[in-house]
Amino acid sequence: MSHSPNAEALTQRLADSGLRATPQREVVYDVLLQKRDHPTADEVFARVKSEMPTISLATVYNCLETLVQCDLVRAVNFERGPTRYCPNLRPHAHFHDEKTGRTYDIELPPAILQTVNTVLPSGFDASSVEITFRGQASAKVANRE
Amino acid sequence: MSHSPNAEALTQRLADSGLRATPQREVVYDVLLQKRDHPTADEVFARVKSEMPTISLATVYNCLETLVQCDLVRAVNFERGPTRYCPNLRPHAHFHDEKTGRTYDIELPPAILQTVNTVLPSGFDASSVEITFRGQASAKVANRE
DNA sequence: AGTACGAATTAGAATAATTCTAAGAAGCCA
DNA sequence: TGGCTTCTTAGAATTATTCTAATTCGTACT
Ligand SMILES: [Mn+2]
Ligand SMILES: [Mn+2]
Ligand SMILES: [Zn+2]
Ligand SMILES: [Zn+2]
Repeated sequence: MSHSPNAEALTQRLADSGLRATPQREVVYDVLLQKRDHPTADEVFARVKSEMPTISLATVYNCLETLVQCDLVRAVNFERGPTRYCPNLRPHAHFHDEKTGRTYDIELPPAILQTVNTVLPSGFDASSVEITFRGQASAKVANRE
Repeated sequence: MSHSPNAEALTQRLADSGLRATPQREVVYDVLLQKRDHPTADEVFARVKSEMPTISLATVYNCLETLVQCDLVRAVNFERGPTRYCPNLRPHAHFHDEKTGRTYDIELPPAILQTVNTVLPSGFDASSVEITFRGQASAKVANRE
């Protein structure tokens, strides 16, 4: 059938949480995988509408939250800007380009994460760490996309 | 005369930016220094009102923004919660306790910051890094305050 | 196939934090 | 003191997100 290649993994993860793989959830997830530029909910909405013109913004928010809950997508925040969504599940930091507003994934070797955790005094038990860079990316990097 | 001990540094920093040291700015800054628990604007407003009952919330927001601009205070965000304010100017990470909602400062040795910066591929020029832990702090830590 | 019933979607209202607007008060200096 | 600029203030506006309540959908019996 006309399943996208990722529908299977999605269906599985949703089922694990007792949820259904609906067309809306599939198209939202596909959109995130197709252009991994950390879009906002509004941007996802715009992209999804071209494939499914009847979808509502509320549903996009619902689907995104569901995907985050199932650990298929990460929600990413910079200051008080709108939440952005990232389907990269590997441990990674984010680099926010102040000039362009673009967001880049920065892979994080496990050794670095371990090192970072050494700063925690005893009594602090961290379940997650988030590392965010802010600065400027060169044109070369921007074109690499 | 009845200057708080920090009024001097504040006045200097403000003057450096061509701004005045007003009573509102002084009391907002004092409140931040007196209880370094990363209060929100609303919390700052409540604390300031007891000293200066006529101050407005808009002014608290204005003062906080001014202090951030002058690099006397850091704005700290967790997910989409209200912005919190921190007068600790040393390089530090934040630990957000998921159970209590409390925020702790985690000192960051310069060596760690350098190590973290090594994850950036060439072409990425970071002007700042932010490290945020999420997890649980022990009762011992909570009492240490 | 038809019915029941929880899950999911939808449009629009509501909310929360923050920013904006416009008017007045205060500070500074000639 | 007058003139100019900065600062404060109340309230309106904005923005992103969540909530509400009504439909629609999907699945599981019968
Ligand atoms: Mn930006
Ligand atoms: Mn929390
Ligand atoms: Zn990412
Ligand atoms: Zn802090």
